[in-house]
Amino acid sequence: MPAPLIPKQEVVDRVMTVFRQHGFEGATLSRIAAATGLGKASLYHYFPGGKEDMANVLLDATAAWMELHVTKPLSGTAPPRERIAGMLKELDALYDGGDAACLLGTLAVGTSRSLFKKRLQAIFDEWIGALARTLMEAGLDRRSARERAEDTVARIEGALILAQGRGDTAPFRRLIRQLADELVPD
Amino acid sequence: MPAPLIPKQEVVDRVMTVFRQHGFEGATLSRIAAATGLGKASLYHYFPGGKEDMANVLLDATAAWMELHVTKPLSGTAPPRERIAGMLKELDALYDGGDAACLLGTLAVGTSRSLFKKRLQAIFDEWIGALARTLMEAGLDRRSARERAEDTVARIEGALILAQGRGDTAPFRRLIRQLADELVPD
DNA sequence: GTCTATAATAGGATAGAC
DNA sequence: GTCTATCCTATTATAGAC
Repeated sequence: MPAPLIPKQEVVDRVMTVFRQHGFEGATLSRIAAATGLGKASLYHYFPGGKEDMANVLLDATAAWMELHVTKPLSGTAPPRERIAGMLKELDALYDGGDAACLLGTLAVGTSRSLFKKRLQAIFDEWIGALARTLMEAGLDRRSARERAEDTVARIEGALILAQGRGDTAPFRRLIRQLADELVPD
Repeated sequence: MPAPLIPKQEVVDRVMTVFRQHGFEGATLSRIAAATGLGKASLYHYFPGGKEDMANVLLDATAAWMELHVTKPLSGTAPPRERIAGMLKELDALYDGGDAACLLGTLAVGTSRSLFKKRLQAIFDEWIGALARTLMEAGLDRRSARERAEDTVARIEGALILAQGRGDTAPFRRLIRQLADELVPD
């Protein structure tokens, strides 16, 4: 059996980049083929179900990323403030300081939303839930923790939208800094 | 000359709904024709430049809406807190309590971003600028006012993304309430 | 595992009648 | 101002050779 030109993980990574930049509808097979160096037909070897299959694999990867870089650090034994700082550092890297869009945000907007509603909901809820649990450990009551977690995720997603729409990542970077200081009450 | 089936403003409104729900790429001529009750060819009577023309008309409408419902109320003589409450009430109506997406947000995501970058930037900046000026009148220094205005717009956009992605408008509605109370320092 | 070739469809847009 | 008919292109997807 011939060796793949690039490893499967690399294919997934490049497809991820195209989807985050262009959204579901804008991620055409032509663009994806160009980004991966594969022919259009070869993409069906990796993703037999076509574009919908691709998006689901990317959502798998995102769910796994969240588990590894958000849920796990937030479930540690360090002080809540440090755990949250860890999460923020990972998010800053994922979003490249605000330059890179969020897959969840791009899929939540437009027609693709209805295709992936359940999965988007599940991943957002895991993110919010993990954050809320940590905030409760830091002393917030259940409702405040939940609300603050929801608000935090919204602020991050909004700062990314603003970065895309205005070409200015400063609000995102400032947010990451502020959250490290202010998310956990003294 | 035959009378139009529906007034031009009504056509624009319905096209707006399609773009906000489906995004630029998802707003196909078929969908737009169905939503307006016009044939595809008839749409070129209203928008000779096709889809890009449509999006620009919608951005015109959005800029005008901002001028009327954000900049103008924020430039009034009432106490800053009341002016901001006025803006928030209008935004709550525009976004239908969180159920309706933001045109700016949908255009800022995906491939359409590059087509409309300048205009998105201009409208976001007008919104942020008007809010920052009011916050300065309320006593904030220039930089704090600016940062708080940017953060506020980001929170609103993010809450809308979250509403779309999770099917839960509670964070958006809570945000509107909170901002009325907390945006202007006592 | 990757390719060329090709289908089948949908999308954006135009011409010209009424 | 709206329509039918049509065109061109891009897009997704499949078949089958290597």
